[in-house]
Amino acid sequence: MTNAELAILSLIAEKSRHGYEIEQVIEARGMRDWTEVGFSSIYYLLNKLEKAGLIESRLEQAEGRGPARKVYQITENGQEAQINATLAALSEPVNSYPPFLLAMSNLPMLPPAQILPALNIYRNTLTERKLELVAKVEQQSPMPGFVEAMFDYSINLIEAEMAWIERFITQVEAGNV
Amino acid sequence: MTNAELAILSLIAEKSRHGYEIEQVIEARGMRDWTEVGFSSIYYLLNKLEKAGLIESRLEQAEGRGPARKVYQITENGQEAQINATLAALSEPVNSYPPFLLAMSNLPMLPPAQILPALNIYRNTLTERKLELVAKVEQQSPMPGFVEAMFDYSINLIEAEMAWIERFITQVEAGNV
DNA sequence: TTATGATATTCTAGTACTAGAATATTCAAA
DNA sequence: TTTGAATATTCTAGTACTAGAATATCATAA
Repeated sequence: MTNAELAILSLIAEKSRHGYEIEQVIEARGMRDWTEVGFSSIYYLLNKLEKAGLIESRLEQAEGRGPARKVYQITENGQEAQINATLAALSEPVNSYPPFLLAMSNLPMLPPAQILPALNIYRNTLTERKLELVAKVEQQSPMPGFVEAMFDYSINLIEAEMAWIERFITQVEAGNV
Repeated sequence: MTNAELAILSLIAEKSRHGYEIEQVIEARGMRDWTEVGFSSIYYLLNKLEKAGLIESRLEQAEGRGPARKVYQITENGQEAQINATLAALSEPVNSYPPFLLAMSNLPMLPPAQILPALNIYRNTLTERKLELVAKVEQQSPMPGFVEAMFDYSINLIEAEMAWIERFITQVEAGNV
């Protein structure tokens, strides 16, 4: 199962929902920090999950204004699939291929005068991103342990990258590349 | 420019090459550690880069056996594009969305007895991957500074993830999730 | 009563690969 | 001499989205 599929499936497992509602939940919870599901993909994914028999739908009248809603609920197969996909993701680190690493292999063709400003922007953006995450933690605190762990994970990885890039900038400045 | 495109473009910038040769270089250098370009994608990407005017081709007779080769060389536009893409990648950290983080949001529905074995496998795989990288560094040493920095980057991020997961496993064992 | 805005789904066309089969050329061994 | 291995490119069909426009419904305000 893809990341996007699991994201949608998990939201439906929590509670029966229709497409538009899913978009609102994703937005409201700031879930775009750890998933990449655009609005235009939600209906596509719902369709795919329904075809696979992991969710099923029924039509329901809207509560306020608007047309009838197609409300999805998880099936038994869906529940099993969700657990399997979750355990699989928890046990298999994925390789990531950041463009940054690929760009590094082109360093020899660039003068330090061009490299250094780029690396500084990278570092500053990283710093900002970390501050944003720290602010969210403080703002939403207290939060359940696993949510805090999620933020902690992201913050730790950013810090590690920051530490590395500080060292690397020093190295480039010293001309040791 | 996508990561895959930059990977191919950089190889051609280095030296004129044909498709089959590019595949061999990618394999020989272990470039699949930091790019994801499958064999079947190389010709597709070459075509795309040529249409964009970043590379151009000429037919050349094979040296040994086999049919004529379509040898590509970088154009002036291509060189400029390569520099721009490299500097862009060096200055913009990308958000990554590891399935692991998404799976974390499903933790409350799983008992620790199911979570812990999965996390242990994750940690062990991470450990192996780090050892493989360390072995490659030792084996290929001495290497140019920027190549060593690339390995160092990957190893550092893995170590940070390992440190985090050790802590998290302890936390789950203690029932604090 | 009309129109407007919020709610909600569907449709069309495109992007960026990717798997794998088909095809073609040439050398060298049986 | 034919056949097979190595070299090399092309083609077909599919996957997994994704952008954005089109369409539809209903309550409320003008």
